[in-house]
Amino acid sequence: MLLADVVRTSNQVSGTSSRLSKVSLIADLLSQCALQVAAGTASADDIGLATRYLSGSLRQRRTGIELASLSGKSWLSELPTPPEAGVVTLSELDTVMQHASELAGAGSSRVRADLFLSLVRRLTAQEREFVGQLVGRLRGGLRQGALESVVMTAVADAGGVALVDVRRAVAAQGDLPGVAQALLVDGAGALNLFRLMVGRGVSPMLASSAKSVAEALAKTGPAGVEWKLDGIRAQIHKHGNDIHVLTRSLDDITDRVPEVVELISSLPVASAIFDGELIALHSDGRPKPFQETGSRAASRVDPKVASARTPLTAYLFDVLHLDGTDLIDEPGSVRRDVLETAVPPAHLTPRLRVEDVADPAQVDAATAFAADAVARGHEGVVVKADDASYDMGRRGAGWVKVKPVHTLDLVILAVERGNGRRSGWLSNLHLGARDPTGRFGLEGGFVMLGKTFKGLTDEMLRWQSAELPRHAVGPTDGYVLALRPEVVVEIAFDGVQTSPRYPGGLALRFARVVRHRPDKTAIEADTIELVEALHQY
DNA sequence: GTCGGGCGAATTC
DNA sequence: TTCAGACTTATTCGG
DNA sequence: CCGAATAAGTCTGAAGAATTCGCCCGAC
Repeated sequence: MLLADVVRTSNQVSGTSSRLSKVSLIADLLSQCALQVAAGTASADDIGLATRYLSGSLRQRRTGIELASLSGKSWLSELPTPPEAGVVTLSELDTVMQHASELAGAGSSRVRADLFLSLVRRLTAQEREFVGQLVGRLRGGLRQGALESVVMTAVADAGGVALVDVRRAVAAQGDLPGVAQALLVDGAGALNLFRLMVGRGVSPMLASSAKSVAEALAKTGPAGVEWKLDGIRAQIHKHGNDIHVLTRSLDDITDRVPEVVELISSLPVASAIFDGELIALHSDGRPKPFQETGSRAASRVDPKVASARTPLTAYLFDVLHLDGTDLIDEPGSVRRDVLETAVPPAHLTPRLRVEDVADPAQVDAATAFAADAVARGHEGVVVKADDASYDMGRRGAGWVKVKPVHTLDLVILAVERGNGRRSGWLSNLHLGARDPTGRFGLEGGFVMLGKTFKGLTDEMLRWQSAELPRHAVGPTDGYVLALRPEVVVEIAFDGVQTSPRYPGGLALRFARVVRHRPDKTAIEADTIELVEALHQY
């Protein structure tokens, strides 16, 4: 299969806004590819490669090709298009990409660039643009409007099977190109081979969100209400003594968390897949700031030293497989029962059962349970429906998270111009709290606490794009527009964290705009002292 | 030739 | 991680 | 019973803070 065919389809996909059309374009290409494979004019690998290179979410990892040094001279358009252009095959492209990946960090950039250029010289202008974006150093990656779910739908169509079957296969083994290839070469039966396997990462189930416990329970029906811990999601596989700890994106961090491995190896089970959360706790059981937990998960050096200094506690909340039995299709209540037979209570997330959501007393109890979790320093709760199966990789209605929200009135210190859909509008706001005593600068000044662009409707974007320039001060650098501290916004956020970047030593977590407050003046904005009071240790 | 700073990428939330 | 908006799919309603 | 209106669910693309690590480059 030629690269040109993939590029053409990619461009057609970019040119259409209808999801349905995108799907059929991609499905057509894949079907065509399958026919070529059957006829022997293409290799089976081409199906996987086509799927991979069509998926807009694909990010070429560390290609080691220094496009930055080449792109300054608009090299893409300057290269002549050779007469034999348009005949490069997908596997040729993939070979060069892989080669470049392997060389990343091991050879001079000159050699790597030459390798890449020798391929690029044989491409048409369109192919060059595609490949340039693919490598990702030019203008923020490949934007073709066909993310994985679109490609997945196309794969299902081309293979003549239901989308859920493809999704299930991909979720079980996390590899859409591999599934596509098996389906289109070997037929629908091949999907059965992509099953849950201990040791192979599974896309974790995600939670939707609700404003209150009552609202969450209304969605779930009878449920378990569990503490939501502010740690790192962990999927833990045990096969005898072979233990693997995976993150949310299925990155293997086993070597970084020896204490977790030790805990799991002590459990009296032969094989299992658990889902849970890892978190650093103070000796009194209160959680440490997320930064400490996060740094444990990110740090690769001296795991022994790190685990001694900041041990992580594992709290398990689900089990997908236990001793030969797959449990993903079992209802949540059954999985929880199984989990409790395998894991001691100290390593289970605290939980309250709600049998009858129509009973106000039970709803009140659940609300109080959530308030208690927050009082103990945790994030909130996740309400899990008794009858919810483990929907791999999906953000289903079966799990609903509830977190308390704080709000502050802050002052807009500056605003940034928007990009993409928001180009032409003023979007990202720099937020400051009032500093009446001048501890962080001049008296009556303001302390920056972070930025946000979230929560703005188109109407709000219009309003602030018209209003904010009236408060502009001094020259701009073209991107950030500095403002006199006059406009107040109401900001919602999840919490306050320590910051090495901002002058007050504090930053807001997940700040979003609730509404503009033209009725308020800057002197009525909240103070840095109030923010400090919200900072929990 | 080695050390450290700067910066970007990738990852968590 | 959050959020809004565009879109798709499922359900209900009216003639 | 069918099509239209409505509700619910999904996907995309805006970008946040903090962290660690790898790579490049300049100073010594």
